[in-house]
Amino acid sequence: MNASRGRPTLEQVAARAGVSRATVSRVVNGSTSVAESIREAVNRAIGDLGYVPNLAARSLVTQRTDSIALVLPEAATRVFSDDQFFPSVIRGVSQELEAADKQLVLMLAGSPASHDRVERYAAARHVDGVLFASMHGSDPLPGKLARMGIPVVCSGRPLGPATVPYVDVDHIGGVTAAVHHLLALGRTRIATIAGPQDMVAGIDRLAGYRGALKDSRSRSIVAVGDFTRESGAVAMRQLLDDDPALDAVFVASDLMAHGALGTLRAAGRRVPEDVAVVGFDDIELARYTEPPLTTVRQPIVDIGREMARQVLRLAAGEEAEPAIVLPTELVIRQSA
Amino acid sequence: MNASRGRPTLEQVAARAGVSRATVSRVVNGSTSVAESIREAVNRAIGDLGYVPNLAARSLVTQRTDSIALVLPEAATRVFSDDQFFPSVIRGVSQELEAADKQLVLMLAGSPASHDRVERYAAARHVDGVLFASMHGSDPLPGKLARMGIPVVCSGRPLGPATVPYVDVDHIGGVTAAVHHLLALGRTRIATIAGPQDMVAGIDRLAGYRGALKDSRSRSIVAVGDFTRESGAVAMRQLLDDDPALDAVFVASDLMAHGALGTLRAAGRRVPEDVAVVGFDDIELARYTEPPLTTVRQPIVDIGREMARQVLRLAAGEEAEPAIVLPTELVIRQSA
DNA sequence: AAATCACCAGAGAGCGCTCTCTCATGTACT
DNA sequence: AGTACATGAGAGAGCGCTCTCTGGTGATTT
Repeated sequence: MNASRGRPTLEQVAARAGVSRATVSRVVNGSTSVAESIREAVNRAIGDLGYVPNLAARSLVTQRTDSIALVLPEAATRVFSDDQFFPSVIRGVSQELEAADKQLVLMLAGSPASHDRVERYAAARHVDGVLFASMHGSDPLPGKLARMGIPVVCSGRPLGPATVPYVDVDHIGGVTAAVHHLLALGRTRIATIAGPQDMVAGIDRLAGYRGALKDSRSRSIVAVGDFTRESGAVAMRQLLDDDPALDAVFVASDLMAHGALGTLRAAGRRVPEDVAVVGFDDIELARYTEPPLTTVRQPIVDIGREMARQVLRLAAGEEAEPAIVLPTELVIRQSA
Repeated sequence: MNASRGRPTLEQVAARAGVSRATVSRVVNGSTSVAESIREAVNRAIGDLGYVPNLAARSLVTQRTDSIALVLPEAATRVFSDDQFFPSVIRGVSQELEAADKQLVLMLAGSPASHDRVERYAAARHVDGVLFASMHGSDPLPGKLARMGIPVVCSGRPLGPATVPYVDVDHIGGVTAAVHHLLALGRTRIATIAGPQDMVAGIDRLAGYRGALKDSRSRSIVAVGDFTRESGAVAMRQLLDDDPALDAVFVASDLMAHGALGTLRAAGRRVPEDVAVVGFDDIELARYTEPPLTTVRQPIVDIGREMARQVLRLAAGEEAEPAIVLPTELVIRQSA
């Protein structure tokens, strides 16, 4: 570590190694056309001086920033609840980016003001790509940025025509497995607590429920929640009023299922004896509810990883898959 | 928006406005010594061209990056569990940084390799400051960076002498309130499930418990967990074996309390009739346990906000408070 | 032995911005 | 009327890096 003011520069390393700036640059960037002896001398000088490249200077000339923005809609119900969606996606993204030696710039876009901020920031190319997690499917921003030529990847299939690559899970498949499981258990009056119908996760899971029931004798009984516990509790109450004889319920999120479990208990129904319950998400809590929750697991960390991989590919000028759909899996515990 | 390749530069704005680059820079950076008419002309040109400053170029000369790193130890038990600590801190930090128009660079430092990465990144001044959340109190990295003159703020009082400013909550005060509440309820055999004793939160909460019991006739009964549900369940089992007659337990985290509640139920103890339970954290889940959990609320989002404020102050060359301790508050529900 | 070529290192021109100096203009004062 | 002084705008020098172009070397070819 040198004691002079400021970080050492390429120039200083070059001087110490007795070579030119360009050569040091080659070594730093791993160019092959540098003689072994010189490479060693340069590396020694780098070590002695504790040289670390100045990213701002590099960005200025390369037009790359080596960082990727992850945009989370702060307002979205799911993002800051304790269903772990948010931390899990971050973790997945972070793992992939770290492997590629890129930085993660996190932006919470709650207000319209911060929405603009994201747009300005990305449009000014301060990041090499943008990841949108769990936005409302109809948000125009991803498409807008993509049209400006900025690499963009979304989580969750967009509503309407998909203008940008996205990564999602197989909601329909998961729900179908859940409903079939309920059917196999001999349940005949299977209700559902659906998620908000302006989010793809809400829409698809309801569609999956309807589709799976279609080829059975069971009719559909639907209440809509917003993915929160509270709404699950309320919706369950309503379902019970609508059809006191229901014997199963597929709930579109574990948090809502947790709320529903409370309502069921309060109503004196035993789970799973009187009413079988299946959730969706397989959050940490699902193992610890009373009784432990049978649910559909979705690989959230993998969503993050795939998103990162895709955006990196785009940023490198390669093609990305227009859609990646990750598998879901029914996890059977005791509630059904 | 101009159609030429790349973003418009200061130069182009200057040409369009009929002034020099320097003047445009003055307008962009809000210097006062620009005549009103010229300022307007420049702003018009900026608008017409859709000019956005190139941050890399700016950083290169100002030596500022206008971004702050938030380092989270990926491995730490608490960070990725569903106790919401992690998202809440991020949210707080993000709010403050956004208000100051700074970027948030998130770094998960799980492995030793990524630990090094954080060091290199910060040492190279790629960020104006670093926030460490929930690190193990003895980690040398914060101190090391601080000694290099990099603005650093930690969450959680460091173990040993505090070498960097930190933000923490009043663990002792919260625990004291909790234990006094239990005492006021007439409980006489008050046990505790402590957190890991290599984390300040674990240490302080246990110390608080001991201190509060000291001036009562109740003796202390301790089991140690690691802040996870599982460990809470196990510790509760052990406590029950140690003293079958205990009538209350202060649990150092809500997640552990949740686990303990399960054990208590399995052991046939009623809560709060037989055993009163108080947790710590006031996570979302605490309202929904069976019964709802009496707990100590800590303002996690505010921790994030304060950390961000402090680091911004340091980065601006001002002094920061060496320690900020935020208040905690007993929230009485039904478990005690 | 001369010519060709591959290979590797250096020179130098910027990338887009800020900021210090310098200078021109207008205002106030003696 | 002449000098002093604000005030506001321009010129120009970098910030640290990459990358193209140029040139010098030694090995290979004819």
